[in-house]
Amino acid sequence: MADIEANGIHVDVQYINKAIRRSQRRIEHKKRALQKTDVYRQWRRTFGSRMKLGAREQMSTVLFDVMGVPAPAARTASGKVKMDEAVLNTVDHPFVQQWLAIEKLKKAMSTYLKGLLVETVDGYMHPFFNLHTTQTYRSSSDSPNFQNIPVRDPVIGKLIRTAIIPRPGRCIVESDISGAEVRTSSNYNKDPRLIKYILDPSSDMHRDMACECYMLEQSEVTKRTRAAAKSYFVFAQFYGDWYIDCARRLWEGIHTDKLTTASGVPLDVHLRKKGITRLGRLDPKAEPIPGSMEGHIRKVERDFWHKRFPVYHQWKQDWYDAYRKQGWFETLTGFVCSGYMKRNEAVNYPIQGSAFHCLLWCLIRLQNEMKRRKMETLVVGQIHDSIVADVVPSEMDEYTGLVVDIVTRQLQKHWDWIEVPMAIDIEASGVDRPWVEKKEVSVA
DNA sequence: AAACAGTGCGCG
DNA sequence: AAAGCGCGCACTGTTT
Repeated sequence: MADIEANGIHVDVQYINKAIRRSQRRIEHKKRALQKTDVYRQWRRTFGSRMKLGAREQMSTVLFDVMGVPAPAARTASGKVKMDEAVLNTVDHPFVQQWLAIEKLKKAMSTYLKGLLVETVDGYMHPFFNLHTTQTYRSSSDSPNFQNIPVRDPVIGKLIRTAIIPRPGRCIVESDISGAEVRTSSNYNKDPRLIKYILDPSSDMHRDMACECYMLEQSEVTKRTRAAAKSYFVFAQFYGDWYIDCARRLWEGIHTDKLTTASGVPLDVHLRKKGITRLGRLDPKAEPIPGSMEGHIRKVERDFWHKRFPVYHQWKQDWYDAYRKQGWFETLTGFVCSGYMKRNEAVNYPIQGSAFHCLLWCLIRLQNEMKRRKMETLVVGQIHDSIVADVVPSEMDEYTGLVVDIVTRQLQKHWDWIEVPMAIDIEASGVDRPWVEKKEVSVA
């Protein structure tokens, strides 16, 4: 980690400065449109010079108390109206959507464009990669945090990742351990059904759960629907979520993610034909209403743990019971977690920690080997299950070959508890091209 | 002015 | 009985 920190990563300072000016203009432009609205005038009247456009509490007062817009039910820990993006998307008022768009840009501007710039000296920034800060024995990163640079939103991702570039004449190469935590979990729980899903390339757990959750034939599952099932159901369940929240997110996802069947039928229309006509009351104490998503997902959840992954289910119980008896546990990579933990924490920490330790072992091995071979390629960052490097083009094949060998073969030889090996996915930018342009490269 | 709590949001 | 896990950073509003 110290070597990586010393190497540092190249930043296109000229681009950032331009992007800051451009984004500033865009924010001002959007603000001027807001200033013409009733809500804005009312806000100014209520708070006068104390008015701050970023103050969600003020906006809550203006919208729900002063103007009488119906308030959503969700509350924060301290009892105020919850004002995050998910809740505000349920507020039926044009002002709110314009305001959210401004906040999104402001986030990109302050945390990322300006945040990266202040940490950059002579064109390079040197993020810290800490190994001593987390509950789980993962790493963390700060000043700047290199582990949360935008990527999911394509527009914001491009705005920020265009600023991150290779050293002159090089490429940025990102090597990602695919399904690191699922594979690691299978080395704890040894569920044969889960292992089959991982090892059999013709099977697809997320597609199968999309079929269950949205009552679809395999051929009707689109990429988006698969992605929704993956994040709103499969991963949520693996980390300990429950049917009430899964049902809500799967249901809302139909609209926010514009989910349809492969033949173009909106999934709410499709579900209605299958007899699911509403979300349900989402009351865990009451029996779900017949024909509700809530009742349907409760059944899918039961089936998921009792029929599909019973061994994983049993492991969770046994692991938690053992922790409660002892007050601590040791991970497969030899780290001890102790102190008070909730059930979900106790079963998630070992997986998260050991998955990272697989990456860490590979990273150390990689850097030692590159030094031994006197290679010029430099590792410049790490994001929990991926390695970012500044690769000299003449060393590209050697570098990717080395990474593949270490991750898919050497790692398994080193730790005898690895029954399910790791797999890898490598993406690279062109020479002198920014991180945002990374594309899949095929490796042997 | 500095410190702190609360909230929200970016990533894996 | 409980009800996704882990982080760091910016901003607001209040207290020291």
